[in-house]
Amino acid sequence: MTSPEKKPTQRRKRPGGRLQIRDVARLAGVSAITVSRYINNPGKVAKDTGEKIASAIKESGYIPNMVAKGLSSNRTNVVAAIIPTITNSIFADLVSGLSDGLEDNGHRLLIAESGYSLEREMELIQTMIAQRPAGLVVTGQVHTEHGAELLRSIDIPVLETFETGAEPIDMCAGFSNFDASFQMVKGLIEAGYRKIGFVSAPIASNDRATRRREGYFAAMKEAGLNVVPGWVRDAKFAFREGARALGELVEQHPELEAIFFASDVLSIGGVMECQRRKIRFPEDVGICGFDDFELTAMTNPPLTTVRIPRYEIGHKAAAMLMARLNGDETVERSVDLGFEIVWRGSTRLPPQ
Amino acid sequence: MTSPEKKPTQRRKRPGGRLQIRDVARLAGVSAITVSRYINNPGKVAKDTGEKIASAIKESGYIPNMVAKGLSSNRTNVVAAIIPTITNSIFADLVSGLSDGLEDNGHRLLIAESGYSLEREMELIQTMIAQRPAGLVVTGQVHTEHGAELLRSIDIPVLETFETGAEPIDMCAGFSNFDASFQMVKGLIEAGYRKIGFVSAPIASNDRATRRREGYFAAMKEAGLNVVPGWVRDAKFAFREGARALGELVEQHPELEAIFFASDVLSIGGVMECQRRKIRFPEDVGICGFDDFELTAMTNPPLTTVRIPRYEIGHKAAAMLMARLNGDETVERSVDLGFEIVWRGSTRLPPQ
DNA sequence: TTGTAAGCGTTATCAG
DNA sequence: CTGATAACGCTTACAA
Repeated sequence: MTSPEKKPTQRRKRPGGRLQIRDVARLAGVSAITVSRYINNPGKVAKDTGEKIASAIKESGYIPNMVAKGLSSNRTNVVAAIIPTITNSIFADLVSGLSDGLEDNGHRLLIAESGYSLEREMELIQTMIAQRPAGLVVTGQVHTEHGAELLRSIDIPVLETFETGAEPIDMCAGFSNFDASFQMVKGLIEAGYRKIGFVSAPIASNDRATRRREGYFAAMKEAGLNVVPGWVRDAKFAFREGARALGELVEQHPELEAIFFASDVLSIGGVMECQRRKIRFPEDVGICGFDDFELTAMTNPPLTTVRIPRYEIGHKAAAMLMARLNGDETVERSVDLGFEIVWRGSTRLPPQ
Repeated sequence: MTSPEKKPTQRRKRPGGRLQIRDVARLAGVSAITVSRYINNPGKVAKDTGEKIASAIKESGYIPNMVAKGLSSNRTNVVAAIIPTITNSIFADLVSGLSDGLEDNGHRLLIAESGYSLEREMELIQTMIAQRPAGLVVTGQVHTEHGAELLRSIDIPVLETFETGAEPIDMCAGFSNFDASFQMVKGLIEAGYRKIGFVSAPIASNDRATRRREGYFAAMKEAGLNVVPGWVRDAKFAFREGARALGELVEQHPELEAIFFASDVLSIGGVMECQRRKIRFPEDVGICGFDDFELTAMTNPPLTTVRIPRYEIGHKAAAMLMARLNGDETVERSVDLGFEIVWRGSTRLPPQ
């Protein structure tokens, strides 16, 4: 009966497949493209047509397919972020700021953790590129050679966070870790401290930690103060490690008058260890940190620290990305959100 | 000269467009589909063909387009997670476990924060569905009616985390917040405490907090102990709020013998306030928490708390999702990862 | 083992 | 303001 001459490939069956734009179009009595226009820019559609489409969408419960949209328009609504670890609350704050800023612009956030490894970061850059994100956020300004190459070669906005010292690959938002650390140490010196210890995260694969350490050395040098090698150490990112570092420093270097922990995870661990050992601060040794965690204001006495705008960095990063995606080519390339030295009772105060 | 009869739509120009699979195919001297096969399942391609393709990929630096793949295969490699806030470290740990488990299976993680609002969660479920994720992870087992409807209607695995009390919509991984709280309070009672205060996060839109509060009431009731309304309060998720709650409780209810903070953010805030007020624990009042943050083991004395497997929940959730996506229909629907009461020096200990 | 053709659900392009 | 058509880059279905 039928002509079996051409047997075209069968239409793929997608059982339980979702509603498509064409279903909405049929319901509204218009073409698919008109529905698409309405969704993306209601103003481009006549008012009553728009109303018909709106009610068709509502009745049917249509949820657009952003995968198809992404392929067709060559532009997804996803921004990818690569951070060292989400369990360090400074990055959780960053992600929160990013997320808020992106959501407000209809974008989603894809995250991945590099574990403080630049090699891993490079691999993640590749897997993220495969997702064709609208923008890419990374941490710090140092990457593997190939990672940097990839970042330079992609045609989407790239934003480096948490450090502003170097020329950005594309854009950056953060602050000067060098200056922050330098100012903290300079303040300690002005407060009368001379023998100052320094504890930070391991500097390998971590330009922020590296810059903070450099800031410490520079401030000591500027003041003509000698640094004994044993005064400077690193500790992995954990409260316990801060405690251990404090214990070692006070035992091996009882001459130290103050200890600067370049992370509040470490400083709070140090404070806990002081309490355990009945070491008084600032009387026996001055203690200060970096980050300004909520807890640093609640220790007894509260901790002197460097306040850094983590949430704001994320939020600003989102804004910069969104501006660029909206075609604004005047976006600043390097944004310094600054920092603030917060003097509290865990150290002596500088004059004035 | 040329016949201008049919002018087909011009091929869309994508300046700076990335390499495509067909470019690799040309380089390797095979067809696109063969390259596709090699990428997705190298075993399905002859060995020497595979080698040619591998070197073509390497030379060209080809990075696949997962958007096109997603559309074509009707299956993305993205898992979406909706959590209350990433700044609460229990969710950061969850996300970390999830992320690790997903990365190991070539999947990426899309996250969004609901801010502890079920309404917002429902909106996010919609926007997440628009991304056509391979799986969806949500927090808790209570959702808005429409949210639950959406979760039931989608054809992807859905996983509810952090609570196992109810029948899951699809799957769940967590523990019993009721039991954990009940056991903690029961232990306190066995340790001799009778007048026990309770501080938790606001229970609105938070079934985990609700269940913990119910566990407290149930344990008190079972022991025949009366609960004075003023003994029970809530505090927003912040160290400062835990401190405030402790201050109010000891002032307004000096009869309290112990205070159970159903979150270690609150318990640590409480400990800080004790130190400030020179309130000794466990001598003046017993203090215990919930979560087992790293810091709870470092206070002086260390805090009694409930250890919950946050990272493991995320990791198990990823494993369950991946198993289902691999076609394993035997995956358990409800996985209880348990909890552990950790007795430390901040409370008297139960006998034995 | 490899290839051809069609199609995934949307939008760019061009025409009316 | 609206529509027809092809195209996005890949994979499924089928054939060889």
